[in-house]
Amino acid sequence: MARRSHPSSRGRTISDVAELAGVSLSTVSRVMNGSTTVDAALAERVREAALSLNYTASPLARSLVLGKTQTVAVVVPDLANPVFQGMLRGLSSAAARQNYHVLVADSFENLEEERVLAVEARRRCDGIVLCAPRMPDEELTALLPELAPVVLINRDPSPAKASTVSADYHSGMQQLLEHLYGLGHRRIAYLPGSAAAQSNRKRLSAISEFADGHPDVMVTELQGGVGFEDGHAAADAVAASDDTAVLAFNDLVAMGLLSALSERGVRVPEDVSITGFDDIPFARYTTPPLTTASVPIEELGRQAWERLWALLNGQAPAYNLSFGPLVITRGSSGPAPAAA
Amino acid sequence: MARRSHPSSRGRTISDVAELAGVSLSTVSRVMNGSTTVDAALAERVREAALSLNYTASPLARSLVLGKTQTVAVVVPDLANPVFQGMLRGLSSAAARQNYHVLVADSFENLEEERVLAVEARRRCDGIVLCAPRMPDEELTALLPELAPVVLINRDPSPAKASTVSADYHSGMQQLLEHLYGLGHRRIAYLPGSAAAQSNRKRLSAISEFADGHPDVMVTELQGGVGFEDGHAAADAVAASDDTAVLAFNDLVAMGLLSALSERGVRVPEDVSITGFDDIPFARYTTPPLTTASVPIEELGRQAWERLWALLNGQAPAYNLSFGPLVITRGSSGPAPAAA
DNA sequence: CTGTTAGCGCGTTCAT
DNA sequence: ATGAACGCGCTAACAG
Repeated sequence: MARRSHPSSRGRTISDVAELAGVSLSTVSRVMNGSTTVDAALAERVREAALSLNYTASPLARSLVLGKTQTVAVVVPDLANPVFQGMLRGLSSAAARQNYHVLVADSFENLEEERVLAVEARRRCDGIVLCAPRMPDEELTALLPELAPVVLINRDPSPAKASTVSADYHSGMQQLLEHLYGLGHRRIAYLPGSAAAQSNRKRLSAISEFADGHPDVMVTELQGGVGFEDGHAAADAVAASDDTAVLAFNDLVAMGLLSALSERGVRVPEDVSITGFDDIPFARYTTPPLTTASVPIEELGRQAWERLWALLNGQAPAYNLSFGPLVITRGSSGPAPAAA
Repeated sequence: MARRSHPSSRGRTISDVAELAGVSLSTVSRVMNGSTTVDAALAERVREAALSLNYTASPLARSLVLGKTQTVAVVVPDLANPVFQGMLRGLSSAAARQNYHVLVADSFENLEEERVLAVEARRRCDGIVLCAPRMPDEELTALLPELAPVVLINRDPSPAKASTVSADYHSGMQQLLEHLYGLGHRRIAYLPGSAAAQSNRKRLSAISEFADGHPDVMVTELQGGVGFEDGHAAADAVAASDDTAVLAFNDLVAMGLLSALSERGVRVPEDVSITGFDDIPFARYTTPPLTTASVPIEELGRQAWERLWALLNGQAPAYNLSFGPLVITRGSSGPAPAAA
């Protein structure tokens, strides 16, 4: 009798309900979608039937006919990075509030795959949030029409006129430099991130700008990276230099450096000051707590969702958004030590 | 002429391709799906047409007719927790390798919503990985048939016969206790997690078991929690007690405690030893580095995927898996100080 | 080997 | 207010 042996209620279709309630498919559809033009008694019968069959309309079929999936894609370069985790979290929470689902794709920094990954993810969704800091401008621009509606994170809106949400890395770095300068630091090391990343270029431009305006300070670029290990590995170079402060590309690098320095008995901030970037949740719990340029990571995700949502509803694109980081002064930065 | 004003190639259907290539829909379908029973010349024409139209079959339509979405859902209680992040990462990477997509849902520890969240997510996918440490056994058991195929993470397989992958928190805690005991600690504090979580109950049972076997040690339960702040807040109680070691529920709590203790000038491990749990990536970069019970977090995700994949392919459920944590001894634990 | 037909499960015109 | 018929885009029987 039963079409399936499963005890579960899955596989029930709209016509099962229609049959049980003794009405037509359309009536069931109307009731399920809250159409008011249905006789109250009939509607009740349908609801009961649906309930007893534990019926819910197939999202798949609805998606196909309605032309919308109630799902958005998020592509990030590295899910292991707290910044993207926070972004995803903010986005996912905001989307969920409006009954949207989130398809997540980690490109694992794989530049070649990133493009097809994004396109594939996008095809199963209504829109996409793309976080691809290292994708070349031209490639991105070419990709954009295929992805629309799309919101970019941490990319200049310049090349293509796309909706973007970003953090102002230039401003953040500038403030960090001023902070260190104010503490008397004149010899500063910078641990750069990936050369291809826009956010690194922004930091660099802030540095050279600052250096131009302050002939008395000297900023040296050391070997950097984006993770703990990179910061850890930079410790020797830092210790060997006569820099009194180091700007790490991000909090992860700063934490790795902090840890390695502590192992070597180098005191922070007495011997050397260290600053991070992003203000990930861990930053305030390091020893000493990390001075950093705070970026509203989750808010970035939320705003990306807001913009995507507007796009999905055919609204005019909102103004692009850029958050100016806030320097949070904690224990890892202090007055420059007197010259040796 | 064009049906849409969009310059994009989206909206192209299989019949557009068929028309352009001068063949029927089925032929296009066959070519796109790599059926070998198609004339080489025709196939080439179809491929060209598809390429020139930038055509790709709609995943939605395929899903509907094939009865599979190539997508799996992952439900976690808190995306901000590095443990679930790692799990998601391992899972997502493994799934991606087999061309599966991942729909992620964060329940934000909301017990009421968790159930509907899981069901809704599941309906858009082929299967689901459920990470719901606090959901009551009965509720979970009732939910299971509706979710199948499903893989559970960190749940006892006992109540329902479901596929599970987990870490052995009992064993981990036991090893941690032995580690501390070997170091001479006899008064130990435990900072518990959520009382409802199975992983907390496992730790507790390991503790009472150990206490039973070692009348000379005394384990006291203090106010705990699951995040930084909770560990941070526990510092006063820890400092006020005469315990020489503290077992934090997880690494996050341990880090919060470490940080607060350091602020108070309490030395770790000279004055008090601290252990975490999970071995999140940050654990080795704290000051001092954290002794912890290491759980192969990403591997947990990978294995969950393997099991789900087997289920999806109708294979017999694999043996359930439990990883025995490994104690990683780092700087935060040391010999018990001589009694005051 | 190819084309025609019938669904997948649903929403939505059309008539009634 | 309700039902019949069509179509969303595609795959898989079935014919030829």
